[in-house]
Amino acid sequence: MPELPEVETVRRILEPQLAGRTVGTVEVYNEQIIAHPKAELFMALLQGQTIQKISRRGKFLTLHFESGDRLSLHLRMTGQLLVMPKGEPLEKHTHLILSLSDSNQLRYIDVRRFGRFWYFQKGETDTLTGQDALGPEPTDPILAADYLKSKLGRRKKTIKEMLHDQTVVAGIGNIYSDEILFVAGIYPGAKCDALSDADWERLASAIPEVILWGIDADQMTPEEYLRGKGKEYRNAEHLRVYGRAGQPCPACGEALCRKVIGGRSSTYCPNCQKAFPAGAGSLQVKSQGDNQA
DNA sequence: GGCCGCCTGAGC
DNA sequence: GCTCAGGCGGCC
Repeated sequence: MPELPEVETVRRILEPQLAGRTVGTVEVYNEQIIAHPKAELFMALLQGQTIQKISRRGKFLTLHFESGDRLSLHLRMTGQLLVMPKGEPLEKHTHLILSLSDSNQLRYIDVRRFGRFWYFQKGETDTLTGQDALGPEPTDPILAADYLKSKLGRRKKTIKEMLHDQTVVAGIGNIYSDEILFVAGIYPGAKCDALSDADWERLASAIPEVILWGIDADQMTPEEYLRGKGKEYRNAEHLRVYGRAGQPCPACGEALCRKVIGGRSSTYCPNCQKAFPAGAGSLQVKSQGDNQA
């Protein structure tokens, strides 16, 4: 379900509810969500661990224990993480419950069961959030135009697809790639090797701007979070283009278009995000074999 | 590059 | 009944 801003919202809500608590019994109702190690060992290792803090890297959350062990997870499409009192009725599709020392429970609910948990013991290499697995955070100063250009400038894939590559930038998914490209004024189907220096500049500044804006717009109280069962976020109504095909562009009023790009539904403004911007004509010269008018 | 699998549910 | 969904890995 969530992208970086939503995962950060979950982290901020849960940290004060989890820090300092010790894990008691561990109940796994569906072993397929446990990616590492085997469910039996996973449960045994987890029991008795005291939670120090929760961090986020890209779309991954990590519970850090005082022992030095860590529990990392990814919510994928429909994962929900909730802290609630032991007596509350179980939501359908609850797959994991950790009882906490304050008589609350940390519950993992996931309709589609795409989400995954990994437990790493102290000293064990984290294969998920290491440097070769995840690129910089969107707010990392390294993410300037020259970084993007040197990393992507020769690629023939679309810029939208490359923004989804977690090794390039961590945390961007289908909503925020559309939002970022709208703010940057770049057509989502533009090939990376056709982007100009000015495009890379606007993209570099749009990435942190839009992500920070998303985190800010997501802010909510723990009560609101629980009421929305951890799946309703506040920013949806503020998104500029995502899910708004047919509606007027917030900048120019033209109807927003929807198109499948890189296999993902994409929404953009045909006027503000031109597929062939003026001045890019020389980039459209095709070799003879391509001309099949 | 595109397609499929993994899953269930919402909306049409 | 069909299509689609905010993710990601794998396959050809």
